[in-house]
Amino acid sequence: MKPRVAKGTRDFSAAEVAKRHYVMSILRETFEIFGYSPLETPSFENIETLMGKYGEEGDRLIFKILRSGDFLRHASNPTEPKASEIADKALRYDLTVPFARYVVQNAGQLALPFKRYQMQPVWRADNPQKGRFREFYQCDADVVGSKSLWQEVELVHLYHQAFSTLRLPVTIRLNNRKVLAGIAEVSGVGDRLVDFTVALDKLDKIGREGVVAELEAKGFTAEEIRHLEPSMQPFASSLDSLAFLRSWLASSSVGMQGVEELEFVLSHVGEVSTVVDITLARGLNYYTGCIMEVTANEVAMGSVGGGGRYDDLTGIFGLRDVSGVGISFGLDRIILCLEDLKRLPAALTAGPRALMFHLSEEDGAAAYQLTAQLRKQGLHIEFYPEPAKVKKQFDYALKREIPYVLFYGGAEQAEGLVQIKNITTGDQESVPVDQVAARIATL
RNA sequence: GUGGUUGUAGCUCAGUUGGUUAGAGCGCCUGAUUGUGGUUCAGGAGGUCGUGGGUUCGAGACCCAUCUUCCACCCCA
Repeated sequence: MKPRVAKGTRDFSAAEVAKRHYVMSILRETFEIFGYSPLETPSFENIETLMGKYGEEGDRLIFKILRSGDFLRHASNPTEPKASEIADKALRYDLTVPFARYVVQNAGQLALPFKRYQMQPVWRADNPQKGRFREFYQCDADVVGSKSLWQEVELVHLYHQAFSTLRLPVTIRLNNRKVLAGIAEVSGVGDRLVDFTVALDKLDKIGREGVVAELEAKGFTAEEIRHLEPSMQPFASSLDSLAFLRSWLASSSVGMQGVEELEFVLSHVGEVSTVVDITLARGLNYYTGCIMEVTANEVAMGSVGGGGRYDDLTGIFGLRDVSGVGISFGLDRIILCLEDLKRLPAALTAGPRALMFHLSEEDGAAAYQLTAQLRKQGLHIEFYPEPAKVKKQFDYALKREIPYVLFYGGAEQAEGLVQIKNITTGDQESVPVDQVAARIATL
């Protein structure tokens, strides 16, 4: 059989790991600057912790783990066993539900508001396609236990600061679930909010006709669609959108509340580049207030982040009235953007600085000894294991992009000198053995 | 889950209406060149043609199944 990674998964080479670490270290630093603490949860949970939390589609996409041993012993019909009978654990599907589980499980001990960030892989049994995998990292920051809209303001600033540090200019699009509910209410389709928002969310992708067609297909009447149509118009600015919503949604208390929340956030984010976009919907299963999505300004990549407020997340685990709000960074897409724009630092790889040549059997021991000494001085150096042809050792250094090669054979050993050669320029110099590490550090 | 698509050497790919022993470029190994490379030249290794069935005198090619790749839908990051 041919060795290959499982469907929808990836290996990360040294160069790719370096890029991921670079972005993640900036995210980690930013999270901690804003007062978020790290949390890690297990890669799998009890299956009932996850099932039913992501809607009917979600359950299908959860990776279920077979019971150990004779997994069929609990099946009522062994020839056609039910998933719930033969699987008792499941792989983490996102970071938010395990976080909610953690909060409820430790409700007594946590100081509220509780702010945590989490960067771990999640798994989905989805069909892979462009930019979509069955194993991928989520980088989330959430705060629970505070209804204050200052949290939303803070998260906008967190987004801004993280992307500024990454040198990736972005626009943060804002909306509020209550505004969407208000629109549905004043249009007389309050009972079909999800169908409406799922269609509206596609406006930028399939256009106005496309949205209307989808609404028709979902059973909306012509009159209902006519009522909803103002939501599909373009607005010149955030202020225009809000002014329009103010008059349109005047009869809906929930709608007006949404408008006021948006106004509050908008008035406190300062210079940060935000725009109100009432077609923005996002994950409808639990968001209840503000929702936000981040897009890169200079490259068409879809969203590089998103989040929102969920008033009842811990409710699914029996803890009522704990409001949460959180954001997520799309690690893979951020890296793709930075690659496109050539904004990744040039020297990310952490390979060795030097390669000690192994020139002959007799000289090997002394060369290795010097290598060990240089390592104690902190030099990242590799010792070529065989006394191979010099050409071969050069080729190896080139391929591994090791910048300096060291010659320490019989002649050098007699004089107590080391030849340091720059592999790209070809420059070569002799340096006393006790100065080698210091010399390479200055090169 | 639905529809389409892909799979031939380590990599990128040729391979005629089904017909001897399946090719190229790059890479790899050896030598020219016993401690100063990237070039050049000569030689060499490497393939159960994704897998399993089937059609046929004969299958890399045709049919079925399955896995995989990529794309779209659903949904989502």
